[in-house]
Amino acid sequence: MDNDGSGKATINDIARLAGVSKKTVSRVINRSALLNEDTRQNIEAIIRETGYVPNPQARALALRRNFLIGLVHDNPNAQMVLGVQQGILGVLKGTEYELIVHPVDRGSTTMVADIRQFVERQRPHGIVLLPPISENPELAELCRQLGCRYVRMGSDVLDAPENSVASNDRAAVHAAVRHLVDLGHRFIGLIAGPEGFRSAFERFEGFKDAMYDGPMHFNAQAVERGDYRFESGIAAGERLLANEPRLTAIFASNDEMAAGALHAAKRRGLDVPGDLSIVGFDDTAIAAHLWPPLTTVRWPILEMGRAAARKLLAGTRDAQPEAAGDPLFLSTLIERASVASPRVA
Amino acid sequence: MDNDGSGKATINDIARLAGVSKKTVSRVINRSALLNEDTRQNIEAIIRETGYVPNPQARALALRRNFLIGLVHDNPNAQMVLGVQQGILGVLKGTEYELIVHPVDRGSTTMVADIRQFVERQRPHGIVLLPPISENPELAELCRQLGCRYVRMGSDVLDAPENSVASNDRAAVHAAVRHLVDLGHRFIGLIAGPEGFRSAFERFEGFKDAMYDGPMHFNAQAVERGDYRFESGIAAGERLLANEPRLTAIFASNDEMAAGALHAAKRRGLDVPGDLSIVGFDDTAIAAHLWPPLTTVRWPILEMGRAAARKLLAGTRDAQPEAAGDPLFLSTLIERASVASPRVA
DNA sequence: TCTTGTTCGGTAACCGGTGTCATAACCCTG
DNA sequence: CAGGGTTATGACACCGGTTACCGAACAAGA
Repeated sequence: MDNDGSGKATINDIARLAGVSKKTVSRVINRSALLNEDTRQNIEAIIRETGYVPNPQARALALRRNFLIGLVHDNPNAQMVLGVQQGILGVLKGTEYELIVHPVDRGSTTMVADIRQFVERQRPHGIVLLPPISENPELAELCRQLGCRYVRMGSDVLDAPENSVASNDRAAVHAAVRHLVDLGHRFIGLIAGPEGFRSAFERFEGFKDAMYDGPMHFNAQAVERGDYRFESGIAAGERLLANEPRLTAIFASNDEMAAGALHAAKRRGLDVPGDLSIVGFDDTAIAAHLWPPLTTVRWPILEMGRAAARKLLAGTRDAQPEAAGDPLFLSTLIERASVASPRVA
Repeated sequence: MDNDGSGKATINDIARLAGVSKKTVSRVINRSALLNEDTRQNIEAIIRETGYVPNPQARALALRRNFLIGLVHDNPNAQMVLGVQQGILGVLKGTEYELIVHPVDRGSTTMVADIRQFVERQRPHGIVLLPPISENPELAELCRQLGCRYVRMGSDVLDAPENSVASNDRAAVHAAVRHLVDLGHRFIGLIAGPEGFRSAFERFEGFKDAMYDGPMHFNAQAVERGDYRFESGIAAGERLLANEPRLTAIFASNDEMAAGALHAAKRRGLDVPGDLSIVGFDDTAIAAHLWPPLTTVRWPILEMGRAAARKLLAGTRDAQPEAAGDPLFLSTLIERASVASPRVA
């Protein structure tokens, strides 16, 4: 008597009701091919009637593998984490998988050990690694060792296609800055992201690419570094505007710093976009809410989250099409009101 | 031979190494009282040496209870979800618990069934319910039935203290609007939240409380309803400004709508705060990034998340102090630059 | 010395699934 | 109809813990 009335039905209950062994029920659950069609239908009917659902804990124990997708990150960009999360959850909805969120301390010395313990203990089906830790090759090696699927997200393809989801930051920044040049801007400042971040590097390179295209040259004087935070954007914006009065446009490596630059401009009494055009990157919630609404590069975070989840589910019974698709997702320029042609001098 | 070298140590390995039965090791893990101090120390030493960690899947199966905290919500407010999540994760860090995020479809007819299935299958240690579904008494009943701990978050205390974490929205709005009145504002508009939301109701009541305090009266003409989204804030702001030119201040029931009102004001060429003061609610990321930075009511989301996690962990070996504390968390007015005294007429 | 009680630790079954291997029933072939 | 190859199903151990229950060792009381 496994079912005491209050508890849920177990595989034993189903087996008894169907007059078969639990192994046969197990075969039905796992869609085994070697099964008589009548038996299958009979058992499926009973499963439907009783509303039986296999116990994930028992399965996890027997299979040494859990039906969880881990989201592992040390990313301080809340918007990004949330976007990825929403993308993953959208794919997981309706499957037997659940999402488990495991943040680790940025730059902690125990970071690798922490993630190792997480994977060893939870034995998730797979994990999604967000930048910047996704750039750490040690973690990919760790996953391979532990036999855990993984997907590394980044501003560039970091691994084999089935383990990668990436955006083309460099090309996107290139296009965004060219857009400024095409409008007539010749003195364009850059607020770069912090060193050590791949995304900051890629965006910096994209900026340089655009400058080297001409007609003007790359001017290291018009570059200030921030740490991706709002306050650093204000400071960098102020330095930029103080050092180079001829500046008619600023590209900031993320929206928060762009918002900071906007504040710096307003404090100096500049009109945006009349006196100064500003372009951000990420298209987070703040971009659309600023005044003027911020022209920015939209990073398809949601789609990337979805793609990551699909890649992890590839080969399972919950697999979805296009799972093996291209790891590269294109960022696009979202034109709002913070950019205009420079005033004729 | 349980340990094949690549795999992790199991309770059997520890038992063999210590020369005791696995039950004795289990007693050490579970801090059983009836244990010889020497035995305990010996086993603990071996556990430390081998780095043994009990397998959560096996424990979950035997205990019929998982070491997971579920975050269940149908909340479209990303900032809020993320804040709560961060609070919970902060408390969970270093414990054996992990966070599992389970969103459900807003207003879906299968919502209760979905949550029931989630709880029955995962058997989480406890779940945190976010508004607006937290306001549904059916879910609390469901949790009690299934023997799952729960905490309901809300704009008001919704349940017994150990199952509640709440903010005092009504009083906070009252104070914020009084602040406007004290500065001399007499014509204050309200952008209310959508009907059916407890938070919208509480904030509306707080607004009315402040108006009835005098010296002016509550004017239903100066109330527009939004749906908590940016665009609805623009629309409501425009209606308000068109209908009542004497308006010198607007209180919006959340920051997104306040940002919308700010846009509406700028479109009409109004100076904020010179011509119009604006106050928001939530203190999300956008509030500080707007120009001018938005005066708003800070809802202590992070602290509330922490409190919820602590309440769920109360009574476990990972329990933390103040777990049983007061369910009420005070919201406070954050004064920034979007509010000033009205110009003398 | 013989109970009696307490403390400590072991044995076996169990949680609810899965893998391996055996076996019965069936079909076809010669 | 014996022999051999499939196909469908079952028996049983196992995953790594926990609980129920039982027994040994030892101290104290009769």
